[in-house]
Amino acid sequence: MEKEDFYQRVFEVVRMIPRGKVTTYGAIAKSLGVASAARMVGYALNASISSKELNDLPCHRVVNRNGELTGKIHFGPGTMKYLLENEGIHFKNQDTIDIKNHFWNPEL
DNA sequence: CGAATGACTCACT
DNA sequence: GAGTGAGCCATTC
Repeated sequence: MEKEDFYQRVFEVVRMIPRGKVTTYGAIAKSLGVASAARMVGYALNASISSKELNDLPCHRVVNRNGELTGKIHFGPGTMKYLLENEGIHFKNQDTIDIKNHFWNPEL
């Protein structure tokens, strides 16, 4: 697979996410130049899990626009929440974080 | 190449 | 404000 150009872009942005901060799929997609490709961002992260080489990817810091841990389904139940809490992320609900308080803009 | 799928988002009800 | 439907782009079959 050498056409992972889109994926690599996503990985690169996700890696830039500072510890204790989170971002949204739409924000990442926008920084890639394709604001409407929010679904592709999640798709790329899903592919990253398949590639154990990318285990450095803090995909647990990526949530949907609502702050819900939609990705925990593929990441692993409980794992995503644990990692985020370990970084000081405050959870509003079991699967929802305070996105407004921890949001990080990848375009910066 | 056409059709289906998905870790999303927006608009409408 | 919550629930439902359609749109969106790239990858896979």
